[in-house]
Amino acid sequence: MNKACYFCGMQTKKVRVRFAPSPTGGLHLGGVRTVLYNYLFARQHQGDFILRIEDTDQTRFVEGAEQYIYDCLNWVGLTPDESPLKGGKFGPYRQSERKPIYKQYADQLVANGQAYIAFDTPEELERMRVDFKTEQNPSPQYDRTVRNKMRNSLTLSPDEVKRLLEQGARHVIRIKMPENETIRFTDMIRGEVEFNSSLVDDKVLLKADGMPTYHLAVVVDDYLMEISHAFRGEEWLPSSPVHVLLWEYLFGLDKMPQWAHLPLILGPQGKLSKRDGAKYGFPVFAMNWTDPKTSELTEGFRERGFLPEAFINMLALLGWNDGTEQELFSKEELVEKFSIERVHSGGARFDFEKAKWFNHEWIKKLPVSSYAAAVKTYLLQKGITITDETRFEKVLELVKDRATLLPDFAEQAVFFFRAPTAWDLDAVKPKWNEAKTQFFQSVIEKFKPADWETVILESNFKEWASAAGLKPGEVLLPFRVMLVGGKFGPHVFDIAALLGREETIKRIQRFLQEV
RNA sequence: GGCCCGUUGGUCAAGGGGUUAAGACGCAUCCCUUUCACGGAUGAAUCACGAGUUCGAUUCUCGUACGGGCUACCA
Repeated sequence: MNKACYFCGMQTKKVRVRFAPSPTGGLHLGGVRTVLYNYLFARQHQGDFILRIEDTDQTRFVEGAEQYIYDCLNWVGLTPDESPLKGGKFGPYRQSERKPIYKQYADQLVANGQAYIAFDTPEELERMRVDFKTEQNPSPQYDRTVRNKMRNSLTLSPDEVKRLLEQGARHVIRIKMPENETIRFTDMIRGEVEFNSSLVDDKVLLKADGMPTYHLAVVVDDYLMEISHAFRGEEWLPSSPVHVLLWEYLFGLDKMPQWAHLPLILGPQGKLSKRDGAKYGFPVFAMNWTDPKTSELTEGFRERGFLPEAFINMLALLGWNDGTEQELFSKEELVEKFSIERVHSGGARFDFEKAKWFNHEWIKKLPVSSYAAAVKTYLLQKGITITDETRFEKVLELVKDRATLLPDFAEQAVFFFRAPTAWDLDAVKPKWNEAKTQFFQSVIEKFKPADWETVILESNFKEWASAAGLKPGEVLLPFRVMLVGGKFGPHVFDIAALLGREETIKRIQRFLQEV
C-alpha cells in the first residue's frame, strides 16, 4: 500500500480520497465541485477516489437519492474507483451497513473517560436550551458548563447508570471535550487553524438508535478506509476540533488524513441554495431532481443544456486557477494542472453569466458529434425527428457559434428541418415592390442544380440582382426571411446550399404568396 | 451572543514590499458582417477602513468594519 514519493523519496501513504454525501436530495453545485477536486487530486497522485454514502440519519432517507448521485457522477464523468455500486476492499461503502462497526469505538472512548453516556431526552434537551438561554448566550450548548447539570454518566452514580442501561433506557454517547486545550491542525488551504476546546460542545457520537453521528463515522471510516486526504466544505471547519480529537483518542494524530476545507460557493446572498436557483432562474443541482415526497422539481445544469465538460471546467475555476490566463481546461488538463494549494480560502460567488460563457466556449470547441444526441432531444420537443445524421451535423456546425445552451440549437436549427410558417414580414414588407417579386420569380428560373454550392450561389445571386437594377443588399434580407422566417441564422447562401434547390425554390414561392 | 473562516473592479480573479495593479465574464462604443451571432479593437470600473513596521505598503502585523459559516440524537 505504501510507496515512495516521486519527489522526495520518502515513504508516503497511497493517496486515497473520498466524497461522502448523504443521500437526502439533489446534488448541489458545491457537491460536484468537491467531487471534482477529490477526483483531480486522486488522479494526479495515482490514488483512489472513493464514494462513501453517509446515510446514518434514517429519518432523512429519501427514495432515489443515492441512485441520483451515481447518475450525476456518471454524467460529469467522475466515476469513483470504489463505491457501494462498484464495491472494493474497504466495504461496505454505505454507512448504514457499517452500523455494528462504530459502537466499539464509542465504548472505547467511554472506557477511557474521553466520552460519556447521556440519558437526556429530547424534551430535557429542549428545556435546557430554554432554561439556559440568555441574551448573552442565545443558543446554549451541551458543553462543560452544562453537562454537570444534565442526566449522564458524569452526574449519575455508577449504580444508577448501570440500572438505566439494564432497563434499556435510551441514551447517547457524547464526547467529553477537555477544558482549555488548544486543538490545532494544518489545513491544506488555510494553513494553521486552532480552536480552544472549552468553546466546543460535547457532540453526540453515537445516537440512541445505535447509529453513529457524522462526527464518529467520518473518523472511523476515514481510518478504516485508509483515507489520506480529506476534502470537505468550509461549513465543517467549526466541528473539525472534534474530529481531530477523535483521531488523537482513537487512532493517533499521525494517521489522520490531511484536511482541506473548501471555500463555499455563494449565491446572491450567502451560501448558494436551491432557493436561489428558483428565485433567480438558474440551476443549482447537477441534474433535474424531483423530491419524491413533495414532487417539487429542482432544475439541473444538464437539463438546462450544459455540457459536462463546461460544467466541470466552470466548477474547477470557481475557487481555483493555475496562475496563468488560461480558463478553458479539459478534464485531462485539470488532472495535470490542479493543485489544492492554489485553491482560494475565500468563498466564490456563482455567476450564471460566466457559467453560460463556459458552455458556449465548449460548444464551439467540441466536435458537434459529441453533443448531437443531446441536441436531438431538444429538437424532438419541437416535433422534429432527425434521420440524416450527416446533414444534421452539418447544420450543427453551421449554427454552433449562435448556441450558448444546448436548447438554443433548437431555435437556431429548426428551419433546416421545417419550412417557416410565419415570417418577419415587418422586416420586408415596407420596402417590398413589384420589381422584387419579379426578381425572385426570375431567380427561381435561373437556379440550376449544378450551381448548388455556397460561393456559386452567392456570386450568381448578386450578379442577377445587379442586372435587375437592384442592390444586393435590398434582396439579401428578404431572401433570408424566405428561407428562415426571421432575421437570424448563418450566412444565407450556406443555408440555401444545405436546403437544396428544390426546398429553396419552394420557400421562395411560398413567401411570394405571402408578401 | 459565542466560535471559526474570509475581504483586489458588479462577478471570477493574477500579483505579494517599489507595477501604468494582469486577464476573463458582464456592460458600453466602434470595426467586421447588407441578418443574428462569432471574431477584433477600445472604454468605464478594483486593492474595505484605521493604526503600526518600513525609505516605501494593495502586499507584513494588529485593530475596526463588512461578508460568510457553525452553534441538532442533520450531514
